[in-house]
Amino acid sequence: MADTSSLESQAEMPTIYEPQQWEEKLYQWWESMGFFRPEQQIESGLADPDAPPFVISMPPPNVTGVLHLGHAITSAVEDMLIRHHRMAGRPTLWLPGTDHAGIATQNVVERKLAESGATRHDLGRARFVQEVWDWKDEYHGQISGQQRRMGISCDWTRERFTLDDGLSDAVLEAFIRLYNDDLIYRGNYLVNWCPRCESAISDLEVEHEPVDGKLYTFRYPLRDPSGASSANHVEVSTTRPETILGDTAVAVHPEDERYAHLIGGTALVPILEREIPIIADEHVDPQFGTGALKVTPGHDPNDYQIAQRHNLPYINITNVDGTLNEAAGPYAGLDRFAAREKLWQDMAAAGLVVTDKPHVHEVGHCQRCHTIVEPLLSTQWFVKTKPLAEAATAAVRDGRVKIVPERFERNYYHWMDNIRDWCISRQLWWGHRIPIWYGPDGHQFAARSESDALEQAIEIYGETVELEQDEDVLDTWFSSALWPFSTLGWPQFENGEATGDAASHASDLARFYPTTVLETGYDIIFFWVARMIMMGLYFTGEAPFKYVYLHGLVRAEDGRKMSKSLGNALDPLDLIGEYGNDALRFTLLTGSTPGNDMKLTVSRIEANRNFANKIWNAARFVLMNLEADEVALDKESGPNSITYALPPVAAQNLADRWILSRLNAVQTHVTQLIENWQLGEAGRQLYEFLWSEYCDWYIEAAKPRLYGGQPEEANATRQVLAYTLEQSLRLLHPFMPYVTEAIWSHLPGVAQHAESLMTQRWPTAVGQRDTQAEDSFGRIQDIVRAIRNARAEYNVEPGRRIAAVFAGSGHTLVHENLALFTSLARLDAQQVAIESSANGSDAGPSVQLNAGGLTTYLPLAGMVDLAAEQKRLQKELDNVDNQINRATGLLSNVNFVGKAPQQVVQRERDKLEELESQRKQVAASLEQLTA
RNA sequence: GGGCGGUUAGCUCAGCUGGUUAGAGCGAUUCCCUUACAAGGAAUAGGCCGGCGGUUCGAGUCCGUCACCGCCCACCA
Repeated sequence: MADTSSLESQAEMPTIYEPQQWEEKLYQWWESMGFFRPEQQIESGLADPDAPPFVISMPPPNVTGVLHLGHAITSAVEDMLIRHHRMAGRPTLWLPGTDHAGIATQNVVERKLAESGATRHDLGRARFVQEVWDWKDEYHGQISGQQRRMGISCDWTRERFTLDDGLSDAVLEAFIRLYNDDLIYRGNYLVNWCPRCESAISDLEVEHEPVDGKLYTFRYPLRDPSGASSANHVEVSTTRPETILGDTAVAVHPEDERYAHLIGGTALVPILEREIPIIADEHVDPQFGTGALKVTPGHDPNDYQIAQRHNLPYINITNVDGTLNEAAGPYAGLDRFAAREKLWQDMAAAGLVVTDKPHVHEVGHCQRCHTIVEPLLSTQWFVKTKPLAEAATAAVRDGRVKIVPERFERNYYHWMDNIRDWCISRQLWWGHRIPIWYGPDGHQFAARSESDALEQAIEIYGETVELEQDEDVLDTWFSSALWPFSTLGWPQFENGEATGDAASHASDLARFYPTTVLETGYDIIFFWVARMIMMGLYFTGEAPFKYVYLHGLVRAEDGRKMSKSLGNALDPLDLIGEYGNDALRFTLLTGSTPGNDMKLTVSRIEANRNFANKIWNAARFVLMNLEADEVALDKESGPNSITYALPPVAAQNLADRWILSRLNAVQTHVTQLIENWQLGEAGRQLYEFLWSEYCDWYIEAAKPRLYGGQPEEANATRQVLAYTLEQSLRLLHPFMPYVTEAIWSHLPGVAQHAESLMTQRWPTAVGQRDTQAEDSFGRIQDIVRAIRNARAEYNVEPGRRIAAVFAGSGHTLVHENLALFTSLARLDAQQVAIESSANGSDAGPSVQLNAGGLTTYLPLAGMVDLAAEQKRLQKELDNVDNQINRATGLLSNVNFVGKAPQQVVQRERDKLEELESQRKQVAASLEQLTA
């Protein structure tokens, strides 16, 4: 076996599980062993080379960012899925990487430069870009270090970066193909402009937020052809007075009688006194404001449309930095908001102002820097999205891509159906530069390099000419859209051949594409998921993944979005440091359902840390009772499945049969739940099983047999203890990889035969549910609980062993499991009597408990409060009567009996029978007590 | 203006295609340092499942509607 001596040195298990002692060491070991790589999985025999691979493209974090809880939940979910499928024997590939994150990264570096008073323009393009690369190199190590602390079992040998050579090549290829297919075009349109970033941004990058503004109403002066001066204006409202300077018309509704006489007339732009027409357009809402609309085609999308319909001129009054230009006349040079104030004052002086009332309206802000976005006419590059969107819609409609939870498919359709062309050019320096060169006459050459472009140019011009490359870079999401296939070797290995000294991963595209699951937060469906589907279909003919699993957003305890400025953000690395990786990820996995947000409460992380510690201590108990040379292994099951042998059924007692049946159930349920994407529920079931059944009951039930039983009994118990623990660790491993691996490395026998828990086979349910054992053990639990309850009620000292008489037809249960009862309920074995008749007690005043199908008498000498007991039993009787009435009513309802499924009716009959016998018991007890 | 989600115990949340008397964690109360674990154990209390109406033998679960909270999309000046 491999060198795990560093692990085995921790032979002694301390009483508390300390994640810090394990996490880094285990992670380094896992990674160094190659467990994260599909090749190793196949070589080791864990993965079936013929099984369909399970592949996830990791959403690449921003390379200069800091990981937050959104990354933590992404990591937790993806790692869970990967670990599960790896154990299940599919070759798994989880491909990691980072994103150059255009605007975000450039902003960060620009801010850094600003500290020393410099701008990117001071450095120039080449030096600035080099500065960003340096920054990237520094931060990349930080990010991947953080990712490793998240414990993600991804294949680092395949790590990619959106600006590395291969991916840049993919971007070139994609752009050029789309360009040649007329799906990319350049044009002068109204775009969203961020005056702070000094770049265009896409519709998606605009966030609308309500802003307290004003609705300004003013008089639009009219040129009156008749010369009359009485009604020489029309009132118009706006929220942005400065745009008046760019007006090219005043519009009214064609059927608005109030203004019919004005149509065809001329208005005068205030202050500038430029003449503009008065037109009629359906878009104007006569009910809103004054019913007359100023038209600013250069700075308003609606007005832009109106201008197109009426052939109006477009005037741009704004510079790239948000100041006004010479078209604004006397306001040139002022910032747009300063100009707004000044113009309004000037208009007031000119007697044109009517009112300015407070007005809350939705205003677009830049997603990255929160500056108010300005609609601006500018020449940009666009992707023609309609045809791409139609194909992408079809892929979801016909089920090639399934979105979990399904309701997000509606969102997706709605967006796709209303999609607008995607503005992909950015006036930045950090990113993939647009591969277009312009000839002297503006002719465009799409090329992979300048020399390619020059060759093309010679064909056109017949001679060598000077070409200039487009200055802009592409939207960072353009490269992200290619991620699932660009990272696997597209376009280099598009046709499958891996030639020459090609990378050893040459066949990745063929082997691992399309990927299996795309897992991410629902907030980037449009930014990323939708675009990957569009591009994947277009370039590879296949949807890039089969499933989209969307997790909810992690919110602060106050329900708000976590953010540094609000001071309510928790740092996942701090949480990992304090509570352990397992505790955090288990909390994230079990804290919500797909697509629903979660408020992360520290108390839950703490509870899950306690859970890790609980399992650790359960394992300590088991190991204390295992003597390595005595524990039999079941070696039949193969190298990745070696576990403890089970004792023959004849040697198993009721508790053994019960816990094995429960394990069987949990294995089945958890596997089904994972297959149905109910990851949280799967985790919760494991929690319940391990804590409430294995620890609280099975281990307690095992103690009397281990300490007081015959050697063969003790041995059988040890085997079941060990087997159940080992199998449970496998089931829990995807949810809590570290503590399970740490424990597993201590398991005598199995850990010597195999390297790691993470490369063990996912359990398949062995044998059958043992309903008889589950029922009997359930009765024991009921009786024990009833006795414990009575002890607590009567304040019996916890250590005191008490007498008990069991009576009733089910007494063989007690007979066969006497040691269990005496141990679990602290009974005095010398003073336990079992009577077959129902009237078992003549030992004086007793507490009578009716549970588990028999009556238990506790002769608590001198302590029994007869009146209280009578009251308690009466209450119990009433309760049983209520239930009997309910069941009787149900069963006498012909509709129920006739229409409900047979098993439901039968269950009700069985229940009634049980209730009736219980009633007899309780009634008898009551009678006896009063007698 | 469209659309989506939520509303279940004091708090944070489960409850999958309708089928026992609705669950967990935290918190609360009482007791216990019992040789796996006090990051623990035993027990207890606490819920008209947001309101109203409907479908059904049967509704926390399905349908309609209303209320409140949150989110997404959207070109109302």
